[in-house]
Amino acid sequence: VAHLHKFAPKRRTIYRANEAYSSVAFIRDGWACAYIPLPKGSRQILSFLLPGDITSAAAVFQERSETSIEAITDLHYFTLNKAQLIEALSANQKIFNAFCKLWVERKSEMANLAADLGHRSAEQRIARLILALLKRHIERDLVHDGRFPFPLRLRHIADATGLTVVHVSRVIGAMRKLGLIKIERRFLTVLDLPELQSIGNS
Amino acid sequence: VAHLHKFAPKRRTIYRANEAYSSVAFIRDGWACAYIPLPKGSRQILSFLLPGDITSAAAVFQERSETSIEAITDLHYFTLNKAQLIEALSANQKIFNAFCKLWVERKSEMANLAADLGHRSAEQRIARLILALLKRHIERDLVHDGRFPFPLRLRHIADATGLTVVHVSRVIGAMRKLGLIKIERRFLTVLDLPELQSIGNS
DNA sequence: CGCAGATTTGACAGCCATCAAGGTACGTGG
DNA sequence: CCACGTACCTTGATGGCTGTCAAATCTGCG
Repeated sequence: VAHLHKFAPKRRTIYRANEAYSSVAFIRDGWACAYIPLPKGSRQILSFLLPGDITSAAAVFQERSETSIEAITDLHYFTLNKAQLIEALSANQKIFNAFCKLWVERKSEMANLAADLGHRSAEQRIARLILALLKRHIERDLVHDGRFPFPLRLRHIADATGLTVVHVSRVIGAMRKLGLIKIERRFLTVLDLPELQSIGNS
Repeated sequence: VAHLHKFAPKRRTIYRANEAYSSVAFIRDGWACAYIPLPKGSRQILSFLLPGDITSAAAVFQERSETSIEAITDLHYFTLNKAQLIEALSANQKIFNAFCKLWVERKSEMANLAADLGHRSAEQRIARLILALLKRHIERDLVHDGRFPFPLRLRHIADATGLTVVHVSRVIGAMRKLGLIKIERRFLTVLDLPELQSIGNS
């Protein structure tokens, strides 16, 4: 399969909601996010995309997506156009199944996001976001002593949790003062995992 | 295909989250809802299921679902077990495609739900819920003079919008007083569609 | 009629948004 | 190396939306 390598600087939008799209992107390096644009210029971030992730598993069955994709850091990725993707899926049953699994996972993540936004406090939402990112980095074996890459700005956390930047700053500040986490030089360290989990799971 | 007809009285749970499930239900008559149970006894309703709807399009690829299904009204439905479903899907490409389309739709509904819960006011969320139900009933040709079946209790609206019953009561009450809607004998009438849309779309 | 569940209303409190100002980090060009 | 601009972060003051608690009324049903 021909790989089309691409690059986008941080803050660049690589897919725009409601425009026809004919390709799917695989992240090679850097972070991106998928979000729904909302009136008044705000947005709801639905998921963060890490190296190895795919932008949209649903591409095969929809003309256009209602989500935009934006680079958070400088981003290296490559794309498959829809025809190539369909070919790959029909050629190999295993790939097809993996794709469907991924799809189900995404849906279930989204459901949990809705539950979080509807029923949890700011502190809980932020704790759960951090814990989810920690878990994904543990799976990739990228965590050492609770420390992992964290290029998110408060703006991203705010857009993902449905809060304002100001309030995110307060909550993160409080977590820092309580010795739960530490953020420095684009890395986050979880200092008190049990307490963070207890906040998130209540 | 053998149809296994079933009945559940209102308020009965027909699928329980995190239990293995081997069948998928098609609603024949009545309303149900899919929800995520949360600690402290609350829940997030993800979708309302109307006659013709299917409980879960993802059944084929997951052992257990994290959502429960509960009858809102007395409910008539039938089930296909997983083997039957897989057979039907592989036998007919059209059915398979329809299923995938449905799947994508569900995911996109969920994404919009997350956006609503994260970024919209109580009034907007409730207006949008009513408008979404209106739209689904228009598609089924079940709306006459803006009036359609509405068996939801305030509790359901509250659980779907992430609000409390008390607050839902206030907002619905205000909408009634403003002449936007009317609810009586399990039917809802939209009296001022443009205004309701303008509230929902801001 | 009586009871359980549902709805409505009032009083009050708390969480989070908004507005505003000042501080910090970082890249760019002189 | 320094000046400067832009984005980003922090902190305080204030207010509004929505939750919580409580009690009264209503509805449906046996």
